[in-house]
Amino acid sequence: MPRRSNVKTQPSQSEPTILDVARKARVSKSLVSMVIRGDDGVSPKNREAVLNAIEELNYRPNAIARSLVERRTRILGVMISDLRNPFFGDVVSGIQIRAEELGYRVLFNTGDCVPKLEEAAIESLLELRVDGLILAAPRVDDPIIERAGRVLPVVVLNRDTSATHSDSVTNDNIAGAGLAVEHLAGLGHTRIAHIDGGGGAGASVRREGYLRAMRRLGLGDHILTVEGAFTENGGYRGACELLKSAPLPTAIFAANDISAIGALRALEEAGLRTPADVSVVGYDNTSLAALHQISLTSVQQFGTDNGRLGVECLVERIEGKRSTPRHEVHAPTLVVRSSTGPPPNEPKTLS
Amino acid sequence: MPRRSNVKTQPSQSEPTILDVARKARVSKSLVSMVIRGDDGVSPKNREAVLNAIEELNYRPNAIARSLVERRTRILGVMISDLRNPFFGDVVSGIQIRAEELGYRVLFNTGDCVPKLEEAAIESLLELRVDGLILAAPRVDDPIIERAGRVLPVVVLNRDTSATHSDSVTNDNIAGAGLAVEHLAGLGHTRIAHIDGGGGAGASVRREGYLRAMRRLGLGDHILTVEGAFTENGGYRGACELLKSAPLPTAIFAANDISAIGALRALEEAGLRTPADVSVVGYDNTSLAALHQISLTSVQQFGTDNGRLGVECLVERIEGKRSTPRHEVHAPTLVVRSSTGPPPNEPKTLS
DNA sequence: GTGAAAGCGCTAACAG
DNA sequence: CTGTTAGCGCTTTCAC
Repeated sequence: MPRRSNVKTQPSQSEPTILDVARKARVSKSLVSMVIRGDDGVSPKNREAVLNAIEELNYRPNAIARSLVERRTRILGVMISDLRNPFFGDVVSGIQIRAEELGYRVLFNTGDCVPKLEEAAIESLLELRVDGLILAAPRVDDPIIERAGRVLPVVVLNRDTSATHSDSVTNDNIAGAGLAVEHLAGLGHTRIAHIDGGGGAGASVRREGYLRAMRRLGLGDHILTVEGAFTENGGYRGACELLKSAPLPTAIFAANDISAIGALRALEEAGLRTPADVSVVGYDNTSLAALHQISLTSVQQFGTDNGRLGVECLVERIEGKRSTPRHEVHAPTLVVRSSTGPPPNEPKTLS
Repeated sequence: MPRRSNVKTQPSQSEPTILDVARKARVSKSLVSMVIRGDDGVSPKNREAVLNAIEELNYRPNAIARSLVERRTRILGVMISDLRNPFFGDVVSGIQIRAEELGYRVLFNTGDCVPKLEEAAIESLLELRVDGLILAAPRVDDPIIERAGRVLPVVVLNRDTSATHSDSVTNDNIAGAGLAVEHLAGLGHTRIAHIDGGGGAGASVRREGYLRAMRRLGLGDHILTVEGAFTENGGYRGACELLKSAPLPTAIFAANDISAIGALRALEEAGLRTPADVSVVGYDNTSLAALHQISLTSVQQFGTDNGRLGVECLVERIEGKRSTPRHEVHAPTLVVRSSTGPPPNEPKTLS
């Protein structure tokens, strides 16, 4: 954000303050404050007078002033790496709902997956003195998280971090990748390839999970990974890369749902059928995967729960109920749909 | 939001203030303030001393305190009706980018399409004294918008409103619906049905656009509308309703993309092929419509541009460059994909 | 150039 | 129960 612009803005005609209310109700400032805060120990008569004055003046408490003196904002800052990925729609929804229940506002932000912008977004939240920070699959380096964690409660969602001082809510990506590979192997596949998530949060762990599962199942010789990204194009490019190998893999485990969808497109363009020729598994089980036309087998990640839990972790810390790190790791599950099936009888090779 | 909880929170160990910096740099408070604000007229020596002190103390300006005295926050409040609809992902992205360019922070909020919750979300933003408010397809009543507009600059996105005092950025829903109907009629369809968006923002206008276009094209006798919603289920239910009619419509214009996708599912479940038996058109041209597996003909709405423009309108008002209402209406376009084609030769009726 | 003083709107003591 | 008094951290006059 530009540090400062030189425009002069006219302060909107000043809104009524607590003092205006007090005068109108013919009571003291503090009495008004007490009414607003729901403090008991105000005579019903005065309370009513104040309430009326508030109504008439259309008075609205100034959260900024309150925050300054209370030295807290009741705002949870949330930096979301990718607002366009429907998975984060679930996460946001979970955050929003739980925060509201616990009496906090939520302030969202994004850096569009660009580390430098994400850093600026976080900084912006810190300057606002949010009470706590949720980082959803951030792409910033660990030291940034670490540093934030020394100033305020921080919880990292859906990404591993070495940062101490912060909590985290993740799913077991190793296990999730294992589920995907086992499912495919169980169907009879051996040439199972992986399109990874590039530099995305959790990408390397899912990749590692794939590698381990392949070795564990005795498929070490068939390991084949290509670079992708957590985007449709990433999956598309990754699949195109895979299509150059011979014989072709009979199954692809993509790093997330959108990239799996990109892979599906590449396969179709190459004249391959899914799942008859190539099976595909995604990750996140977003609403996209559930769409009938796509019907993608996917590893379920419970985004809403992640968001909800993240808020709970944060609020525990904010309200001083816990000061030791908490790291929730959830077990993913597999949702089987029609993008996976047994491998073809004869190995395919693109002409 | 619960008005107040009674937990006592320990103020995090207090962060350094401008005064700490001043002491460390052996200068006055105001000098530090000048440096931070980039005010010129500070000797290079002092400036350096201050910068060093800031660095060493890890000082971060307190935006809350600044806002209180400046009587503005440099925050744009954004209430998004539906964070899960990918269309709003585009809108949010446009808002975020443009706001950042213009030196504003963005604070997102949602009320999950529930009018009462949306109202609370807006109120929350107002208490925070955001400098301006963007309402993306809000479902609150006009008076709420009107009232907000009297206190601060407000711009309404993707919805008509009778509220004065506020700006708006919409697309021409009448024309958009017209494009959809004309496209279908051009393909030879006459029995073109409409699944509306229920109470969603813009739903009634699109419905009206459908009605007008049908009459204009001499298809008044074939008008057929059912109630839907801006959700997949809404479209699904609407289509199920349509499937009860005989003869079946040969084309469906759904109120938005997600509902069109729901309609596609209903058709498929009924054993009907798209577009051979029934053509389908959506609205918004979201990333979903572009997915190869879905390939939905859709009316393009340019969400990113809407967001960008909304921010520009707002900032113009905030910075006092304009005080007359501005209402941008964009012309939609039609993106033809493979969900539409000529009608079947023989009218279909479900057995 | 620089520093002292006032005050943004509110809460939180504390004395009446 | 009520009113007075201090600030919260910062910007902004206005003297020096």
